[in-house]
Amino acid sequence: MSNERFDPSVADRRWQAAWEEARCFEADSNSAKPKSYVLEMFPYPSGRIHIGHVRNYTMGDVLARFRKMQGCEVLHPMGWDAFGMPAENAAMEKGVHPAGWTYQNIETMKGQLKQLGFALDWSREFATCDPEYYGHEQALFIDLFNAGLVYRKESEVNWDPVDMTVLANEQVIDGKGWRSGAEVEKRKLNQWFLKITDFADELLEGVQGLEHWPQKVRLMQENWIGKSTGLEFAFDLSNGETLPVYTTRPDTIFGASFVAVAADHPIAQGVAADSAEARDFIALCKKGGTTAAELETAEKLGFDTGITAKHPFTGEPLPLFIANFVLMDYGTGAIMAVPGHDQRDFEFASKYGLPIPRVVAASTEGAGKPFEGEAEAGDGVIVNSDFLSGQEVEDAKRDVITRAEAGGWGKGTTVWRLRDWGVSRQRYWGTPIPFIHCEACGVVPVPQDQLPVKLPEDVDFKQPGNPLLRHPTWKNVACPKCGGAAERETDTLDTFVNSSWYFLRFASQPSDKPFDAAEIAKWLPVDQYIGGVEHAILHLLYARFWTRALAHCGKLDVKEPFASLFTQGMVTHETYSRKAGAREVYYMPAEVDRSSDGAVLKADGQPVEIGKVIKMSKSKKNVVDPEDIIRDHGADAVRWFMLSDSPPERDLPWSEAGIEGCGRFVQRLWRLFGQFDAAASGANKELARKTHQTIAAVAGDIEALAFNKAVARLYELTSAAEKAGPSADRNHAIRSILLMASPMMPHLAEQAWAELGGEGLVAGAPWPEVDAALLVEDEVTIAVQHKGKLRDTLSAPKGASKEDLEALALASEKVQRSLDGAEIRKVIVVPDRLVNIVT
RNA sequence: GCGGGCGUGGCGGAAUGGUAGACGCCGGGGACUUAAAAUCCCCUGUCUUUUAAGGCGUGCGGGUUCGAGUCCCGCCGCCCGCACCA
Repeated sequence: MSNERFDPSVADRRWQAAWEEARCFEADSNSAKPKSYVLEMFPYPSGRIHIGHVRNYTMGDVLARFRKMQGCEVLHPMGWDAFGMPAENAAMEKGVHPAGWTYQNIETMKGQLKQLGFALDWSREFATCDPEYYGHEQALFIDLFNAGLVYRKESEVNWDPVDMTVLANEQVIDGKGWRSGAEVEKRKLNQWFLKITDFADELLEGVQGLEHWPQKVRLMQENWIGKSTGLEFAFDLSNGETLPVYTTRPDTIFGASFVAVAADHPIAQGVAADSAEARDFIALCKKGGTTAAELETAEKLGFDTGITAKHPFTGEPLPLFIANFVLMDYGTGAIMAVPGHDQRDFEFASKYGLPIPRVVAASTEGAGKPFEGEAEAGDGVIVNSDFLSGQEVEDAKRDVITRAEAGGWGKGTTVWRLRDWGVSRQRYWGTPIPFIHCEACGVVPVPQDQLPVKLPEDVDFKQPGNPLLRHPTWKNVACPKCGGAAERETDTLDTFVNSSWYFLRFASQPSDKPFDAAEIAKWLPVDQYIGGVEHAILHLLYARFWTRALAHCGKLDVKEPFASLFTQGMVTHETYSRKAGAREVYYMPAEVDRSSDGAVLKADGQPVEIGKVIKMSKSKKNVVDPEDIIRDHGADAVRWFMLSDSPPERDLPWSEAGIEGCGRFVQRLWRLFGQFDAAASGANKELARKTHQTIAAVAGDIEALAFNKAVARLYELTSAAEKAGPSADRNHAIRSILLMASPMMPHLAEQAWAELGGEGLVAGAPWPEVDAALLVEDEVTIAVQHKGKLRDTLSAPKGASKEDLEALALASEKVQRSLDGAEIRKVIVVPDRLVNIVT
């Protein structure tokens, strides 16, 4: 083996080419080996890879390579979430076509990913903007339509009158369009919806089975679905109308002291029709801010309508308010207010001097206990409530529901926070919704043989609005049913639809249909899904829904697509800035010289302020470009850094010193591999034991995605091997380190493997075997404690008896000194671990 | 407000209730070298102290235990998510 330094700039490219040549990462769906599907969330082709991608994909890559070494047939694919707004924005700003811009970005980013040496099956690559992919998506959408899971409904949207487009909620900032700055209007448009609410119960219950998902994500999904059960019933109003309300606390019905409706409730609108005061109040409600801070401090406000509602049991008239804290889009938009046992109602009643009756108490004796400044929402026993008094809360709920149902004035209901999924987007760069509007036949799906409905290419982005809508010919088609003149749907699908089934297409990609059920059964579910926590709700919920919906249509036999989910932390870096008047000017780490006592700008040698360590972002310029660091340190050092130190679920602070350390370790390993001595013989039992212990531990760490621990163990074994003299056991240690490091530093490993005369590629080599007999020590270190403190450590044969250990401990001079003749009351002996002497 | 997570050296972090600080980074000292780079060795929680030895130490206060970073109770602080969801 040569004495030269390992040169990544040569080796990286050489082995990347070798892997490609050998096609060793292409998955065989017909393999008899156990399967492993490792998937990282596919990227949006924004232009360049960022460091977050590097971390995400490195983790998946290590797992994929490790599984392959363990004998699995691994599916580890990559593709592009390629539809979306940035392409259209680029089209508007730079006059480039979204397709050209997108495919150009894909080419760049694919090249960058290849530079990192990821073990990806590029033969399965696709972009969601490929007509083939979105054509299959259109077919699936029609399947869902035929299954009754797609419908159209008039619904309110955020409309930007300047850009003539619909905005997502997060694109509306302070009531203005994020791009145009124009005041956003509420408009009613016909929109396409997917009936995700049909699956609300299934999706909620399914969460219980997702044992290998982070608890946090499971909770977020549960909260998002938001199931609640209660009673829906109607009040008779003094004006002759009836008012349906929903409550989760029917047990507290005798504690109701008023009724309230949302500002945009029909009742409120009716009142406003002949009351200027009511109109003013409603306007005031609508003006209220919606930010977290505003809501938290917002005062409860109400407007007494003068109408009263008749209590269903007592017949008492309850005043009806319009209240700013009642939401129109939850439940019925109206509530029965029980101030004693709901904090919001309590605040409202206190402000307007309404009665606050107690109907729940800790015990029946507490019926007269006053409230202490806040509502009591907890459990207890019902009081002051006629026939309910004395019952437990849960029993009383059932009792009231039963009576309401028997009396025909109400019924037990389940209410969900989850809404149907609006998938219409009035944009160009998305999957065209495959429907045709015919005056005679209504809404007609595009026939299978006419799919895909392709996007027209000759579009102009100079004018605002949806280019599909103003395209001169694209939308004009013959109705598939009657043949008459008809128009295409010009809305495109939400890009979340694209990412709701891409993992299926990766697993199976016949040309004549979206996927093959048998092939899906071979690969799904994804064994390990890795991505950012920012997709904890929407993407993951939609993907779960699509999988279930397709199963419902008989298209496949999987219910949960992702068996195990891992959400990795962000890559962070400190910021560098200077004040320029009122503004803060930021500098990139590459522009700054950082030493232990400060940082100066390279350009002028003057100091810059060092800010907090935060997520890398373009706006703060605290970014490093993956291509730069690969060029400077090599792919393996970059990969190693991504895995070292920080636990993968936590944030990883990028540091120049850290990456340099990784580069040094690459060279250190290279030198160690060079010391492999085929002629060496003889044993080194201690090193052999450490080697086998390390193999077992590192395998466990990678399984658990605890890469930082695996890295630490490899450092340790490396040090031990460096210190040892030549022996057969040392050769085995070196070879094992090479194999264990190969998923993490594949280029270095291949180069060394080749030089050491290894068979084939190390990428195809098996994980080293563990000799279980060598895992156990025959000599163990025993800690001796006295008064709870460590006094001495001594070595003893493994499995020594308690008596022997006790005798050994008492024989220690240090222990005797600590005991100082005190009377020994008790000796605790934990075999192979410690002796604790109590005096 | 509700829910979840986390507090360990200068820093990132290890530690089935059993030797706290593995491993890495930074820093200090030394070797090699004409010099540098590269590499190697040693030190590196804190206090008393020449050494030796010992005291104190895992956000704070209690508790359980022979023994607590780890378990329990009560605080404090930080981070994330959700939010007037009836």
